[in-house]
Amino acid sequence: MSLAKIAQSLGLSVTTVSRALGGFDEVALATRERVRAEAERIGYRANKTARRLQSGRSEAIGLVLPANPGQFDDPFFLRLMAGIGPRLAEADLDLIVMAAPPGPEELRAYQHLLDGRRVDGVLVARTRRHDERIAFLLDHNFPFVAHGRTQDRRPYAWVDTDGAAAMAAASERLIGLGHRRIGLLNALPSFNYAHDREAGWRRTLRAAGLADTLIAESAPTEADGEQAARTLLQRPDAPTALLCATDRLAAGAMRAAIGCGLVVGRDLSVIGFDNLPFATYIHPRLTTIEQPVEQSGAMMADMLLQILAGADPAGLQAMLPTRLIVRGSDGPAPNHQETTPGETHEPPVSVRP
Amino acid sequence: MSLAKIAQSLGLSVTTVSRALGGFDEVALATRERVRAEAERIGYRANKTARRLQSGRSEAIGLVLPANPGQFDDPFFLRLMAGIGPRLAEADLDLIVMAAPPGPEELRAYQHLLDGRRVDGVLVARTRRHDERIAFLLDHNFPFVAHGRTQDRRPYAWVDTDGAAAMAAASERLIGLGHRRIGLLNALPSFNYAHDREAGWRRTLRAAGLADTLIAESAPTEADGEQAARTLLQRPDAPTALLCATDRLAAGAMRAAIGCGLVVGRDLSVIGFDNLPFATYIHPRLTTIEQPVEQSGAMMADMLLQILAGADPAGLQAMLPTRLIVRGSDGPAPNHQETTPGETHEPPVSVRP
DNA sequence: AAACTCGTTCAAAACGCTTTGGACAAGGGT
DNA sequence: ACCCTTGTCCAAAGCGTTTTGAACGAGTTT
Repeated sequence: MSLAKIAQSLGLSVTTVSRALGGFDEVALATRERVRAEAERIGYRANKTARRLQSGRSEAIGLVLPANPGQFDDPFFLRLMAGIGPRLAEADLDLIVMAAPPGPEELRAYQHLLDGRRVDGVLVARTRRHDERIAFLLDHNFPFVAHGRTQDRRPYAWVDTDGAAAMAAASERLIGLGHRRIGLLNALPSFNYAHDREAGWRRTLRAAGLADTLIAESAPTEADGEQAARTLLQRPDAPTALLCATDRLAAGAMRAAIGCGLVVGRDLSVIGFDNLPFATYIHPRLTTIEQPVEQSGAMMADMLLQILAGADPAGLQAMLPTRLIVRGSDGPAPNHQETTPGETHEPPVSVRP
Repeated sequence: MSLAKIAQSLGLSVTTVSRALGGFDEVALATRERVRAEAERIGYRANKTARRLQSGRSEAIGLVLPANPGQFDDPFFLRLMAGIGPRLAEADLDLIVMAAPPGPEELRAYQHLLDGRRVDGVLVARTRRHDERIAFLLDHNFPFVAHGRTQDRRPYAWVDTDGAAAMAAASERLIGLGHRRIGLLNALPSFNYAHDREAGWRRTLRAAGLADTLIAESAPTEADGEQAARTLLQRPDAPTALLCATDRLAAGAMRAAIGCGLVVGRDLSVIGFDNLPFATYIHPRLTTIEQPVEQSGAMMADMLLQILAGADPAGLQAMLPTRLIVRGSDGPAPNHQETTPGETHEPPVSVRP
């Protein structure tokens, strides 16, 4: 309807109008201007679909949300999208979002996106150690960027946050605070991030000559975390500090501590991971590790853009640093005299100020 | 590449193949089967873009996330998408998501979606009382469904949760518990939901002959809520119960209560709205109102489908009920003898069990 | 004066599908 | 014998772009 309309009212050919709007200097400057003006006047917008058909690209990229009913409390994906969105918009690409529970249905969602060329590339988040999605995409040689690594040996583009380093730093902090029995409340190790975070914890404890046996794993929900934490706290060698792979697990741990008659921040130090908003709602405020999720999203989008422009995914990897946010849920080990100087804490807890 | 390929290898015309796959009975059953088999064999998938161009529809619908940096903690949109996704997938429509902060940029996002026919319709969430997005869409006569009502007189399709009824029920509960000074900690009334919830609170208090003057408004964050709640709690006629338009506000209120030396659930009853996951992490667990967000999303998608099929938006409105979830943050009014029987509460708070 | 270059424009093809308007043969009714 | 219907198939047009290959006149070179 549209290029043709401009062409007609200007007495030009469709070709010339198209090229003029494309800014090619093979069309005379005067004509180019004339076309631009007319396009402006009638509010012309190129029909995306037609352009897509002609160019053979769908000018869209896909993202599949693992929509586990009840796991929607995870702001991670929203933040990720907030990072992705602007970069894609800048490149005039659409973001197509699907929701599918992990499992066969999830893979079918990817299938669906590749079929019929709905998208030019996809973004994969929350990788698992053996990740069939990654394998599928690699097998089909389809452009993608993942958030997180996997065990697949083949190279691909990824962005990840350095969970191992973060956990190592947190462990070191606890060791510095005098803790000697430092437990890990981990998420299921099938998730790569859990595996990664465990590695940092274990590495640091071993280097310090401490036991790395105080570990429990559970689904990353508060209820499951509480139960898993309780098993640790009831052991004879119960930890004085608990590193948690997730803020939600930390919330469970804090509840378990209360159940065991412990005061969080005094009898038991708890450190979380994610810095979810609720970390500041609870009492004591949760000491936790923050990861740059929006930035990850933006980087993933940028990488995918590069890949679509021809870059080799094998060269695109980025490890993003985290930040430890000290609040009130950790402190010196019980019966430990020397406290590290210069650290300020909320007062020990569970009585109101 | 594809319809033609099947046509060629079967010695048929593209037309016939297209119609055969379309299931038209104008093509002989035997031929239809032959085509279907061959399509299956070579894994044929219709090119969506071509179909879109031909049909003039984009077979996609849009959703713009209000990506306020720092407001990503809101699981609302994720839940909404989880409800929307499957319905759209069933109808073979794509969901295109954009992120834009409220304001002019947001409107430009909608503009962007309409331009070049990127989508056939849009979904609007979190309406405001004067909502320029709604006005824009109505002005352009573009198919859409909103979550929430507005002040625009023109009829349109919406799904909403009955916040007024919910707040009325919560108010009645508090009145039944003996409370006489029931405050409202509201979100900014420019949001329609805030206005709606306030109405339910006010209506009920007036009907009971109670003062509806204990009201404070703030941005729906914990910090702002804490401050606003404090102004209420420091009044000479401080409330004994606080209805909050949002769980995040409730978290702020609970913190304010602690700051004022009050025990939540005993000295001050607090009721939230949303049933965010953290509502069970905090202590005491938050009594709150749950709304069916996934279901809202599903209904919105269904309505939009109907509109695209030709239905009149003016006839499509749905009000969804809420559910009051009683936990530990509310209780009988202080100095109130008769407690309502049969209700179980967590023990009053702030000391560990 | 013929041949060539350059700048500007355009007709036509292509992308892969759906739809329109027949074509053609076989069978049935008159 | 003729016309009409019915069943099956197809050529061609069209959706709105971009791209290819060429046309054409003016100026430049030989």
